[in-house]
Amino acid sequence: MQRTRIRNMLAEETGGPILLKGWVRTRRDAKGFSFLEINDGSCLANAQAVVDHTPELSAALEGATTGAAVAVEGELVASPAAGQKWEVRAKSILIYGCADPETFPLQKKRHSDEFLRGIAHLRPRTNKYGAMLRVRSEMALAVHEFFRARGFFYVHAPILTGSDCEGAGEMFRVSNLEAEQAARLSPELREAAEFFGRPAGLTVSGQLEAELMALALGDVYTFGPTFRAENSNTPKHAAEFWMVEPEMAFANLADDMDTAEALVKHLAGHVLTHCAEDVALFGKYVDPTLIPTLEGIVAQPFARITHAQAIAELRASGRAFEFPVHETSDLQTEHERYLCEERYKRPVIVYDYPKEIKAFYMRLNDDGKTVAAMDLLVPRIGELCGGSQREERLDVLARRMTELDLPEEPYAWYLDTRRYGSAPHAGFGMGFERLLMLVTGIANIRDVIPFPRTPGHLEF
RNA sequence: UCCCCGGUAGCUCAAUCGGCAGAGCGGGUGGCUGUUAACCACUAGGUUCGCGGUUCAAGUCCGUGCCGGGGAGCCA
Repeated sequence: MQRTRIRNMLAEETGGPILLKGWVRTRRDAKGFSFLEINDGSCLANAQAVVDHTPELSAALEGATTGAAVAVEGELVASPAAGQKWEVRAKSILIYGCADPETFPLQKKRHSDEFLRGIAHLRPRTNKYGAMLRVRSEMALAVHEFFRARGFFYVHAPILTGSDCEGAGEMFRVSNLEAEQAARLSPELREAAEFFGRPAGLTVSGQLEAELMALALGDVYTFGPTFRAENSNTPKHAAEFWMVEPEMAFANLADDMDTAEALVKHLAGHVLTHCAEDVALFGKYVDPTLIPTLEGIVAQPFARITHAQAIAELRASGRAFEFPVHETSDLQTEHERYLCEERYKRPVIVYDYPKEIKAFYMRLNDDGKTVAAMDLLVPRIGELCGGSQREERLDVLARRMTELDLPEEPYAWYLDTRRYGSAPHAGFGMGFERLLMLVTGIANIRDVIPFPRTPGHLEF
């Protein structure tokens, strides 16, 4: 007999013979029979099995403790009690794998996120992390759905790279040499001995490569792992994370902002309609403001203000910020939160930043002082997307690189795109885990990725 | 990397001014005719993070190390 997934069982119209396979969440014993709650990961809900204390079933029940993997074969019948539509009257139970109740760390109670991080190999079996993983999968598909519907092509940027994208972050070095062996070599010999014949690293961004492909395919996006060796110890930074990076030819900053806003709206709407049960769990136990926040994101246009306007707003607020507001400085976390959570109470896109605080490839505005950059800020998290119109004018780009003391040689291929058939284009990066924090209400990035990598942590 | 806070039973936490180490949950045993984080009774369970110091006496005070969390910076 084929097993039925609990998600499908719940949608059954009629009862009948059924086989469930999953993990025991809890067992409640009464005189003469027991209730066994089973979860198979297909959805948040458990299936309730009613198990009479016959000699054979009693023997099997001994091993059916919290955490055990089991198969339950029986009859799907309407449940006489409130709480569930269906239940399974068990005829036979098979224990695939026991879970010693003395040592199995997951209990029938809520655990702290901190404790669960220490058992990241088992936490997917909890309601909260199971829900997070289902939402994560659904959101990844929704990203593809969004871009596909708009004619974007999904491109794969390399993960191993020989170029440091202008220091979007510190790179992890990649080498096949033994550390002691490498240390004995002179720099020249070492370079020659390296697998690639040159220093290599893990990508900090697929942007430069995405630009090249946008200038051929029109509209493209990358969606892959990204690595930053920054010693950041915060709830919104990880050393390994996933990033979505669209890049659009013949697009300006306004198009860029439109796309970012549409993407975030699409994803917020998608999670509400396609992950309703899991979102309800997050709304109930993780963040009571979650569902209204997501509904607001879908319904209201985002605020759009220039960096200069943002500075003016902050000054007009009369707030005593810990960090003073300055025309040529970036917004501090407290400034972002004020704008998003208090002044506008919705996502805010800040654009036209002073060129001093932004990267070399961002397009210089006609004022000669600002660049066509934008950050999409969301409540609680801060920067969700960061992007810009790219500098497509070879002479301006070269001048900016000189100003910033960047050597042209390593970027020759990048500059070539401005030499041959250059075109206006724009793009942005969206941190996928930050998006998940937004749509689940989960407050720490370490809890929206299965196995978080942060400074000092490479477990599992 | 800087600042702040914390580390006590398997988990979440309490322990007054330095004075006998505690609760709830979880586990075990027994009970209960339909439970829903079941319920009731009983029970086991401790290097109070490590090291050093002060004291008649340290979970509590001091020093130091390790680990964790929050805030900041860097950013997505």
